[in-house]
Amino acid sequence: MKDRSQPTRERILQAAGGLFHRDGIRAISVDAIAEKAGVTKRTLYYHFRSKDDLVATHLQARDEPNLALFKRWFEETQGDTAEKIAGIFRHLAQSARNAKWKGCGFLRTSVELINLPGHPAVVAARAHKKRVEGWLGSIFTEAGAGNDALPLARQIMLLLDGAFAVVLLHRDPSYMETAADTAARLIADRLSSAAGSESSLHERRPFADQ
Amino acid sequence: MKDRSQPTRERILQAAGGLFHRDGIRAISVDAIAEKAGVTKRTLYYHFRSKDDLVATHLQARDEPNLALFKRWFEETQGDTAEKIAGIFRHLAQSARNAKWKGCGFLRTSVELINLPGHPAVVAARAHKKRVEGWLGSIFTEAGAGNDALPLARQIMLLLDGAFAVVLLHRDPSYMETAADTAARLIADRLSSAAGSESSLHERRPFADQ
DNA sequence: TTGTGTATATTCACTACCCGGTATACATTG
DNA sequence: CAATGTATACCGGGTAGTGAATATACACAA
Repeated sequence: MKDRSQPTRERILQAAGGLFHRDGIRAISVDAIAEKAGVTKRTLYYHFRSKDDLVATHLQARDEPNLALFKRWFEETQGDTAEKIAGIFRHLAQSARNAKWKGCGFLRTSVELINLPGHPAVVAARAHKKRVEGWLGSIFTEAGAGNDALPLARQIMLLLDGAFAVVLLHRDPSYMETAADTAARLIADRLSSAAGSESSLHERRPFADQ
Repeated sequence: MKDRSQPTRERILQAAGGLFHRDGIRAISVDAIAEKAGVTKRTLYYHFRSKDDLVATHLQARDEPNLALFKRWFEETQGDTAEKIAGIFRHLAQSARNAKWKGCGFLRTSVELINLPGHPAVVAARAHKKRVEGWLGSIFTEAGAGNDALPLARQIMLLLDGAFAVVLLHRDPSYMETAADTAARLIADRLSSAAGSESSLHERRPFADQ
């Protein structure tokens, strides 16, 4: 089980990430993490001050790659801004079809640690979500949404986190497609009206629910 | 601390509800619940088979009153269907301004128990959310949304649960207002286009984001 | 080259505590 | 009596975290 190709600290972090994602933070003991990492608990405590420290470090490490993934999905999708954002949701829908998919780790962590409001992991989760929202805002600004860019980013965040929650609850990825369509429509309406009222205003977009 | 005006079982349930809501299920011990209820642990176990049973019973008991509250808020709000639904979100925004507000217990429970997918409390949470969605669907059907009623209900659920998640994460109730406006707009668009294209089609609704 | 010092990295064995749940006995009430 | 409800005291097991010793690696001096 032990894999010496990675430095110990990274192995621990990776083991923790997998277990936290699968079962949740409070359901996983540091003994379980140490065992999965092929390491004694004592060496885990050499690399991390506490379980809380491990949780926080884990979440901080996920910030960058998570945002990068969204950016990649955005760029890889063909079409206008609305379709490119919808592409993110559709990639998420694809992920959610995997039985091992367990929603958004940032959201879940902030729920699990709700009685510790200042916990560094919660702070990291908030920061991550704000970064995503900020990135969306810059996308819409570049697309010419003007003063609507920031409110629009907030709406997309509501749909994104709503879809994370609902899909996780019902284990039904089709809600992610509903979110994709809704997001695309909200964006298209804003961008077309910003560009001038002669454009493709309100050709009704059909629903693609299940 | 002991309040004999309520039967023991109800007192336990109420104590559990308060503590679960405040700190989360996994963070609360049955000792803490028993103490808050002014009862020994053994008495608690006389009335409930296990902690899991207590959690499930608690969530089942919240289903009815929660839906009733939404219905009341809907009926008490003046205006068309879109505004009445937005009224629910605005009441929620008001609740969220209280520091003790801790989001949606159904969502939170399903996150905390993610590693126990068949847990009766999770089943109850799913059922509750489906009941709310079904109620929304019937509202939109009555309002003449036709085939759009069910997809529209799904969209509102995305916004609702999204707002629960985002407001809880950032502790910023203004997202609930954004959700209110977004929901109203989605509903108004559907209902007006269903009623015929001559009506109040697309008077732009201003955003109320701070 | 050999010896010594020092910082890093790791292990085994352990503590102190808290958790869900229970055995048993006693009290109250119809 | 019989049913219901409550109390004291306890259990086995899991939890986060630690003490003390050891292994490894590299720096530098004799």
